[in-house]
Amino acid sequence: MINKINKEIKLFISSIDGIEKNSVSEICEKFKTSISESLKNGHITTNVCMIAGSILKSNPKKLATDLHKRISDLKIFENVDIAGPGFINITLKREDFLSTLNNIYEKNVNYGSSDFGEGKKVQIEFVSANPTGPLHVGHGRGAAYGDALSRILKNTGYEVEKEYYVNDAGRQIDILTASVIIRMLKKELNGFFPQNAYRGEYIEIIGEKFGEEIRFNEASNLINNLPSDAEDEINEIITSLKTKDLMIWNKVKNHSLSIIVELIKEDLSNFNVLFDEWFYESSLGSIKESNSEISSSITKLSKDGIGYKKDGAIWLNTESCGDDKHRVLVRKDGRATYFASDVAYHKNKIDRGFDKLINVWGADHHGYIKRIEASVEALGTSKDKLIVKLVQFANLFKKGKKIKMSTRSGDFYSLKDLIDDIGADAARFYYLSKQADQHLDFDLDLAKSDSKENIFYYIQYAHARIFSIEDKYKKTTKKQIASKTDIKNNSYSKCDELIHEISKFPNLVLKSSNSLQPHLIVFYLRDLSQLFHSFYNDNHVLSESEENIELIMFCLGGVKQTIANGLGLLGITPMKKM
RNA sequence: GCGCCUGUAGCUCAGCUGGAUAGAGCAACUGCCUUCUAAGCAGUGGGUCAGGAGUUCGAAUCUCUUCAGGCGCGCCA
Repeated sequence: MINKINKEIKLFISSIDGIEKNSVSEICEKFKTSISESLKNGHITTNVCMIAGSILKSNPKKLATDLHKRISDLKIFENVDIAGPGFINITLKREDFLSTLNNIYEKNVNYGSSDFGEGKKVQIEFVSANPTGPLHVGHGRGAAYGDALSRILKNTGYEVEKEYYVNDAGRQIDILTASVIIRMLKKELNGFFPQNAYRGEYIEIIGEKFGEEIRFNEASNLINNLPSDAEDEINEIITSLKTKDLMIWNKVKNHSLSIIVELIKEDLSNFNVLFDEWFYESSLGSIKESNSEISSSITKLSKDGIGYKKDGAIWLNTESCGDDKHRVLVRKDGRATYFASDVAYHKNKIDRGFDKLINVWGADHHGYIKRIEASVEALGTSKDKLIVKLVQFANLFKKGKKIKMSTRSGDFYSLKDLIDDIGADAARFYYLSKQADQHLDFDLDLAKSDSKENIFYYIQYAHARIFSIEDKYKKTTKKQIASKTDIKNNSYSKCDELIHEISKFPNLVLKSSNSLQPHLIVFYLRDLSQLFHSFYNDNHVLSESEENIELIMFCLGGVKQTIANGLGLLGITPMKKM
C-alpha cells in the first residue's frame, strides 16, 4: 500500500510546474511515507510536502492541498487529511486495514523478515576474549549483542557468519601456562605465586591433569632473585620455565588452551550463542616463516610502500585514516606485534570474500579503530567494508553495590554465575536493553524482581497471557483459532491500536538491522506489550459476541506472533506460562 | 594536550538519517481483583532536552562553542 502511495506521490512531484529534474530526484530521495506513529494521524503518513516545500522554496500547505486532491481522487482510501505543517495523513479502508492480520498469519514465524540484504555476505566477529579464563559479564554483553545482531541481519536477508578470534599466540597465553605450572609447584615453591599470574580456581583444575609430570630439579631456583616489578617478574619466570623444559611447557600450554576454549564454548552455548568459525591466531603462522600469512601480509604492505623500515623496526603508515602516528608491525628484535597479527587476520577475512565485516570490540579498544581501518585501506580494500561496533562495559549491581571483576585476581562474577543467577534469557534481555555503545548498569535484583519495572517479565507476561486466553478459548468453545478468517467488515475497533502497532514491526526490524541496534526491538516490544495489557484490562475477551471474539482472537494471535518473533530476534524464548 | 563517547522529569532510560502537544518505567499521591494470570490497568503532579550561538518554514535531533562526566592515547595484548 505504501508503494502504491509513493508511486502516486512521485507522479505528483514530477507534474509540478517548472520543476527541475534534480529537484525531483532530491525530493524523492528524502521524503518518507510510513506507518503513522499513532492512529490519531491516520494509518499512513507522508512528509513529502514539507520536504518539497523546503527544496522548492514554496509553501508546503499549498503543495499539500494539491496532493491531497490527487490522492483523494483515487478513491481507494477511507479518508485523506492535511495536518500540522503539511503532513498528508491517510486512513485505509477497514478491509485494507484489517488485511494486515492476514499478512501476519501467512508469514507466521517469518513475519518481520525481509530480503533487504539481498544475500550479501556479512561476517561478525565478536567476543574474541583472550582464552585465559572463563568469560566474565563484560564479555556477556558483546556476546548478546553480536548474536542478536547476527539474528537480525539474517532476518533481513543477509548471509551471516559468526566468528570468534582466539588469541592463542601472544604473551597472555604464556602467562596462563606459567600460572598453571607455578600452581602445580605450589609445594616446591612454598606457596609462592607471581604478582601478575592468573589466580582463579580453574588454574588449579587445569593443572591437576599433569600431576607428577610437572617436576623440576631444584625448582626453587625458579624464584631466586626475581625482579620486584610485576611485569619483569612474570617475564623471567616464563623464560626460565621454557628453558628448563620446553616439552612440558608446550604440553601444558596446549592442554590449558584447549581446556579453556572448551570452557568458553560451554559458557557461550549456555547463553545460546553458537559460532560458525573459531579462528586461531596461531594459524596465521610465525613471522619467522617467510610464507606464513603474517609474513606475506607484511611483505605486501612493504611492497606497496605503506610499510617501511625505520630504527630497525617495520612500521605501517596509518595516517591515511587520521591515525595520529605510525604503528610498529615488527619490533627491532624481530618479534611481530599484536597489531601485525591483526593486520594479517583482517587480510585473511578480506580474502575470504565477505561483503561486509563487522567487528564487535570492547569500548576500551576505540583508540585502535583508526589504525585497523588504515591497515584495511592499505591492503587495498575500502575501509567502509569494515564496521567496528564498540560495546561499553556493563556494571553489575547487587543489593545496590557494584560487583567487581578482574580475570587476573580470579575473583570475579562470571557469565556463568550470571546465567545461573537470572537465566540466559533475562540476561540477554538486559544486556540488549540499552544501546551497545553506552554504559550499562545492570541491576541483578531488578532482573529477578516481579514488578513492572522488570521489562523482561512485562513482555513475557503479555505473551503468556495471550497464550492462556487462547487456551481457554479453545477449551470453552471447542473451536480452533481461525487460520484466516473473513473479517473484512467487522467494525469492532478496540483492537485497532494493537493491529496498527504490529503492522509497524517489519519496518522496525529493518531499522534495527540498518542501524545495527537490537535495543530498538526491546523498546518496541515493551510498547506493544503495554498496549496489550491495557486492552486486556479494559476488555473481557471471552464475553464478547462470537463475531467479535473471532476478530479479537485473530488479532491477539498476531500480537503473540509478533512478540515471539521479536524475542526470537534477540535470541530469547517466549514463555507460554508464568 | 589530542581523539572517541555521554549530558533529556527526583532516579533509570527511550526518542537523534530534522517534523505534529518531548515519551516510558520507578519513586510520590488517587482509584481498579465474586469475570480470561494484579508479574496487570487507569489517573494526578513533575521538563531551561547541560549553557550559549548558528542553519531551517520547523532543532532534543544538524553545525560551532563553553561547561561537566567517562574512556582511550606503548616497539603491551
